[in-house]
Amino acid sequence: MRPTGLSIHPTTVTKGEQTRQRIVEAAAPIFNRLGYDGSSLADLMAATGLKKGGIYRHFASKEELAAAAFDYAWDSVWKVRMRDVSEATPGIENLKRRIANFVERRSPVPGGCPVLNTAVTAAEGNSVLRARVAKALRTWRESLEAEVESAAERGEVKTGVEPKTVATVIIGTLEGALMISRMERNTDALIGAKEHLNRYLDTEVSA
Amino acid sequence: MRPTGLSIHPTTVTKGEQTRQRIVEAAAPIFNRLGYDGSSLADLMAATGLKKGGIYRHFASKEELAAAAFDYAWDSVWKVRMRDVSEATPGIENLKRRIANFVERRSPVPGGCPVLNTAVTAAEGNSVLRARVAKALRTWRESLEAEVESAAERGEVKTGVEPKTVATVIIGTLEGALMISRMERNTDALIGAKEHLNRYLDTEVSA
Amino acid sequence: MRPTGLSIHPTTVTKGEQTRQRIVEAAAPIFNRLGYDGSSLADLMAATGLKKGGIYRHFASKEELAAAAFDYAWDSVWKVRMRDVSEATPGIENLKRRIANFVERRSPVPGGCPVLNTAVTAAEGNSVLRARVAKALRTWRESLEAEVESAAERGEVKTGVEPKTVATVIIGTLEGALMISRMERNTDALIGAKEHLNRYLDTEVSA
Amino acid sequence: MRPTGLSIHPTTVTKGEQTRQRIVEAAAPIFNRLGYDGSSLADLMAATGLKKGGIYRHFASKEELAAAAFDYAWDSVWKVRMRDVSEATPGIENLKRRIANFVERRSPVPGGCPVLNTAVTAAEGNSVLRARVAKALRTWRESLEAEVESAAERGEVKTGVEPKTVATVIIGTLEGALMISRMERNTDALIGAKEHLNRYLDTEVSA
DNA sequence: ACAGTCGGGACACCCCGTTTGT
DNA sequence: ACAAACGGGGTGTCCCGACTGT
Repeated sequence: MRPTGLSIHPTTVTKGEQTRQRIVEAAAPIFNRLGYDGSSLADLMAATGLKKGGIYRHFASKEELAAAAFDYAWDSVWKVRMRDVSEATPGIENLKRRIANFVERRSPVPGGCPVLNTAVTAAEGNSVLRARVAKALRTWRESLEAEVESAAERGEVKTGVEPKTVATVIIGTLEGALMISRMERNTDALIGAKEHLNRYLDTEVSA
Repeated sequence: MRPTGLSIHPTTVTKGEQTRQRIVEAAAPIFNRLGYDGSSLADLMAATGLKKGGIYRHFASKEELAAAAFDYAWDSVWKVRMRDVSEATPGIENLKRRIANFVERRSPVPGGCPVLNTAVTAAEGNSVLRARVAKALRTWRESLEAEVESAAERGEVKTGVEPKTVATVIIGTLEGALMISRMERNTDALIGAKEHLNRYLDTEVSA
Repeated sequence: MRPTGLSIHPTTVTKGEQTRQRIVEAAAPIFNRLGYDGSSLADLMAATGLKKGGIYRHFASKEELAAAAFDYAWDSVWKVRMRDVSEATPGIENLKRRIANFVERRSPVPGGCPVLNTAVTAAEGNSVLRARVAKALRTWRESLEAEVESAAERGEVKTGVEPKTVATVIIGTLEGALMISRMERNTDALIGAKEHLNRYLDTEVSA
Repeated sequence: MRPTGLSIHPTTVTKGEQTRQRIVEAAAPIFNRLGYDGSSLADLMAATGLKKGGIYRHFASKEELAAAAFDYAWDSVWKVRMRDVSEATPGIENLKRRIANFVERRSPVPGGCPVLNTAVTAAEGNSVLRARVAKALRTWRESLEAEVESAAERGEVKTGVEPKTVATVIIGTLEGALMISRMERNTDALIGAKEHLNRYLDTEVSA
């Protein structure tokens, strides 16, 4: 993961690192839309405006660039999905806010959810990318689990409800609906998923 | 669509058609595991035991073969998921049987659910495959809708429940859980999804 | 060369030979237009309506078919160029009639003069075709030489005029003009060549 | 058109341009001898010493390379045929010098005259090459026409003689004779053509 | 005898991801 | 940061022989 601007010496951000960042930002939509195999260096060259040499100066291989691009893409969607969430009332309402964000906000990286895309296209044969996706998925789930637990601590949650299950149901339902929506080219499935999860939280999770 | 054996002259199944079928069966796991872009003709040659000339005699292009392979893969998983279903009591129990089949039976085509895989890897840039997936998804959903409607006719279903929404929730939840299970390399998410959907059917759908 | 209908037993022309002839007639324009390398068996299949097996039954190789096709093409243009010639007055007038035929009659085999085409496209690397062309060219030249000699015997020709030179000048001028006409997509060069050769015969050859 | 070495900064001829030139020079004889269809990339690789990647860096396609190779080949034969021509006395003598050069000097590019070769092998189906040949032919003819006109201005030419016709007769006769010479593997036809054209110029063109 | 199906092995052109020199 | 070259792989097509059926 690249520095996120928290450095004490912001002037130490070299020109090279800026270029690297530019490459990553340009590459992310390519990989996200076309997949790892479907993205050629020519595509990347066109997107970045650099030649191969310019790209290979910053990344040792296509795979390394794809990994950085995934990290960037994931970071981007994460920020969008978490925006306004902390301001919501904690607990169940907070979870509903996250769900609404997922459903109502388009991916800032063209091509849809990078977790779904990369999980499928790089499930086999690309252990580097696979590990990144698995990590992102774990991060996401643990964040949801933590929210469930904090709700539980405030007595908002039925006894016997397992945070991990709730988190998994939410993620799975949202990602599955996303796949359907993309195939059907409308948002019916996503909206149905949101309403379903909200009722689920109200009737099965809430105390 | 290939002959389905209903011919009066079964001996008319030529050697060529047998070979074509062999190619399709061998190609399906390749495409399902590696994706369209990730599958090379060399992979296909190795899997089929034929040389390019032998393959291209039966398919005009890689894309045409991929389409036939998807049809075959979808047909295979469909059969597995529908096995024993008609024997289940109709209505809600029937839906539960389908869910259990999805969760408990491994895909007969290595690489997981071809709908999920193909929907993601061929979402962009391959309209032929895209159309096949969309059709398969529609078939699946309509089959579930019909079951919900038949349950409704027998009074098993709450008023106000929309069959299409139920169908979409089931498919989305299962496919999303499948993606998570694959990433986490365990079946927790799938089992969680099954239990979740069963409760959903009991509390939200059943009258 | 195939039988030309002079057989005593015309009924012995088998179906196979008819098919062979059909193939040759269909193949000749292909080879003449596209050249040997440029003509694929697929082109030949399309032109003949036969499959490869059907073609290879009659010809051991593409090269053998090309040779037969050239013979047929040459025979065709020869007939056209010699039509009405024997009826012309012998000698110089006869030569002029041949020249006019060359210039004014389109090749019965699409693609232009097979001698020029094959001489150039098969000059290297195809000794079989090369030999056929050389023979055709020799036949042509000797026929012209004979006409010059017969004119000389009647005292129509200047002393010191070599028949071979006259023949070569005629052929070369016509073929060269044909090449130019094809490039310029008009008949200027051919017509210029005819007038030039006529004057040449009048002033340089005629006694 | 490549730089001709007249630059003030000769060091600006990059390595890439040198390589490109090397490729063109090596490719020209291949295309000229074997024709466009008959020349494979393997042939070109062997001739240039480069691998496919090295060739395709400089040319987007085989056709583009063939076009450059034709231009180079034409340029080469043009230089040879025009050498010593400007030093000859202008007018009719100048034309005779050109004819002699054509007949007596072997093509600097193995395979014979690229105009004849390319005109025939690329007459159909390769509009790029076709256009180059047509242009070369036009250049050649116009150069001859200009010489005839300049002779006419000095009163060396009969009235009524059309420069275009003279040019076309010369080119056609030479190219046709070249074809015959190649088939007969001797220079008789070419020498006959030269003598014929010289007499033609003396008796039909000269005043 | 003849036509067609089938498969092979090689090769077509082109583009890939990568390394190197500058 | 690029220009240059590489070696190999991409898909697709070639011509042909052997087999199958009429």
